[in-house]
Amino acid sequence: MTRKTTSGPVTVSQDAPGAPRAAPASDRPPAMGDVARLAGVSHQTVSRVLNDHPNVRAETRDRVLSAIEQLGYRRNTVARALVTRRTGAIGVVTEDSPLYGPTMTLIALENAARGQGMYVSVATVTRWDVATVQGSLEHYMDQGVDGVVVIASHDEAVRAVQSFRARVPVVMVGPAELDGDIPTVAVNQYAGARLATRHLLDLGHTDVLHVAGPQVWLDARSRSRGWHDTMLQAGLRPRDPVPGDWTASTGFRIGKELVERDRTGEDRLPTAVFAANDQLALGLLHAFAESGVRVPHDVSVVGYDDVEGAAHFFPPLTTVRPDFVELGRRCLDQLVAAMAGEPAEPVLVRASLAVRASSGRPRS
Amino acid sequence: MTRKTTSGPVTVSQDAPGAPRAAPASDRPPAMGDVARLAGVSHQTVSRVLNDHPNVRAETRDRVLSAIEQLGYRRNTVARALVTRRTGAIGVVTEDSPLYGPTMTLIALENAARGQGMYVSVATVTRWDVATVQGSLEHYMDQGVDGVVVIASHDEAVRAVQSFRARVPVVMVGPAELDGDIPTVAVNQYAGARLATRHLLDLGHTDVLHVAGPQVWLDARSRSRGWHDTMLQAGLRPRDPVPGDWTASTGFRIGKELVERDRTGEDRLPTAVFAANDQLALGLLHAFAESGVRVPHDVSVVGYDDVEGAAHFFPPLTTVRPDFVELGRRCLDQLVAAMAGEPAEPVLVRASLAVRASSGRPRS
DNA sequence: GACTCGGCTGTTAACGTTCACAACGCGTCG
DNA sequence: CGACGCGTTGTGAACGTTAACAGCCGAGTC
Repeated sequence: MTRKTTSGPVTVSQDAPGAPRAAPASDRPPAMGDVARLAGVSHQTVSRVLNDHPNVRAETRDRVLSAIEQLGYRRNTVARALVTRRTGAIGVVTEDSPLYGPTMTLIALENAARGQGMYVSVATVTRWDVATVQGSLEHYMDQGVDGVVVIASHDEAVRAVQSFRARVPVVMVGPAELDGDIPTVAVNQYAGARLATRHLLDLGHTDVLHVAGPQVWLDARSRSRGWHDTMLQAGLRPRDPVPGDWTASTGFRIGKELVERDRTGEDRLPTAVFAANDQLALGLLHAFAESGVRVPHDVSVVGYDDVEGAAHFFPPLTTVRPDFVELGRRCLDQLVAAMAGEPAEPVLVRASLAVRASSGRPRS
Repeated sequence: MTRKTTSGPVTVSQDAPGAPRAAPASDRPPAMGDVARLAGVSHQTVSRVLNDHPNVRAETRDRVLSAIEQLGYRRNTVARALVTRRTGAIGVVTEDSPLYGPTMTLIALENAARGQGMYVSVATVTRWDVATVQGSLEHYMDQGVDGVVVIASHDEAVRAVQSFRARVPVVMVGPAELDGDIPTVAVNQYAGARLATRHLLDLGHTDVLHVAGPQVWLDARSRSRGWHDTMLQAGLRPRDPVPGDWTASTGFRIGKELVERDRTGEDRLPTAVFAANDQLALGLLHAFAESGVRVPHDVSVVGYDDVEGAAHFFPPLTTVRPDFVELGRRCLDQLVAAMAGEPAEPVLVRASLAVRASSGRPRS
């Protein structure tokens, strides 16, 4: 096996010219065999030391360790992965754009993964169509990851994952629960939305308008439902939600329209708006400020996500704060459980409300 | 070779009794050998087909391809990496927090990498001290990445990278240029800062205050220098910059202090402020709005980064927009060049100015 | 017709680990 | 005193790919 060069004087490690060295041939980084030779043991013993196998004599272990030290040996993860069939990598599929939630989730997930000795490979996706998502999944199958996390509650992404036969566990972050045996981790969007709406109702509002996110996102739908149910249960008949996307520009446009319709008498300005995310809320704030509509005096605004800086919007934004760190952590838990073959219970992470200056009692 | 079990009934895994199958034993995914057997060639020929080796007869190639198709064979990247000593992975070290620039850079980098058939592994870091950074680098050495990108212009991070002997190329994103042979890619922070300051001067301002970023960041220092040099070259004597960090809270506090000192007569409010990033600017806007200081009527504000939503701050923020996509792309170029052993020229990416409503002519 | 050459293919040996098993030394027990 | 068990170590064979080399065959070439 291994080094044929062992024929000849064994293991003489000296730098003097002409003498055979224990150091590896050429520039190749040292391998187990090199360590073994230097320590005067077999490569298997080195392996045992590295893997904390109990049955190694203390003295042997020390000799191996010092040989490792001396050679600057590092275990070759690739070779190890080849035989164990585990790479320790988990693949994350996320969106191309710097959305706050996904980014935070990715970071938290990475931290959690590192805590478990795993590492994270990331692939971004511009659109969530089935072909693209499955392309990413294929990529990860080739890459030999131990598991995949898809950060998306987009309908089509869900379909893509559901119809993909993966050889490793796939966890979805976003959907609260899924048919099939796909483990999920999600922020409790519904509860968060109820929290926000309840807050406005408690302040005395009765006309709480909802500016919705794109309805192809489960997240957006849950938030809409949370708002809707809360209104109904309070005995209120809500206006139809205004459809939006996740951007500030759209929030701005909608804000302008609301003001304009109020001016023309077409529709009265609501006393409060619950926006599906902070960007929409930011756009609304901008439109209102520009039109001389005072927040919260004339209209209260509540957002969702508590993005960086939301505390310094003008006025500081009342918003729902999901616990992304917890989300990332639980996400890894789900993945690890799934890898161990345990059946998965959907996990919901709670969101809290950050009350700031953008919400207040209605005027009249 | 391989299967020693060939002695005795060969590999019998059969669906219909008696008929030997080309399918692999047990549940192991099919390997080259399985494809080879099905196509009636050697595994080496399969390898040749997969690697587009020229000397394969068309008919043979087709037979192999259809065998691959039939078995759903995928090449095992790990085994391949073991023998080629290249994993196709590049490691990215970035910060724990959802800073806009690094996030954008990461995304752009990932896209560029995928375009080259490489993929990106990410490790985050809470602090940039030498031990932590080198820990991440060690991690990537173990992981066998083909190269590493460190997204940080933090002084200590730079030192950490400089004093680390890596076996693969390491590119730093942030520093404009570095001693030693470490390739760099950076936004031209200095030019961007000059652009912003020049813009304010052109509007007629003479008292442009600079709210600086943390000076342990090269980025922050370059921006400060750009502002400072531009002021001097215009024959103006700038006030001392106000030290800040990257957060909106600090911007807010500073804004409040400025207003307060104006009120007490201790120091007049400047007619314009150049903030080292958009978060600081956001905090300033908040403080000014809250204090009744009108932007840009009483004071102009310019930021840096053009974060998501900057166009809908109130008022919309004039800011310097770095080309992060270009940054990510060039970053990969640097890495690829370094992997090919080519000497690296530092790369500077240009930044442009997004002029919006937060900057205007000075009042008097 | 022998010889060479180039296209095509197969054989064997790496790559650096872990796993399964065998072997050895030594104390204990029947 | 031999059998047994246990702690410790070594040996050989995987894992699935690419690299190096050798062999075969038909077409030119002299």
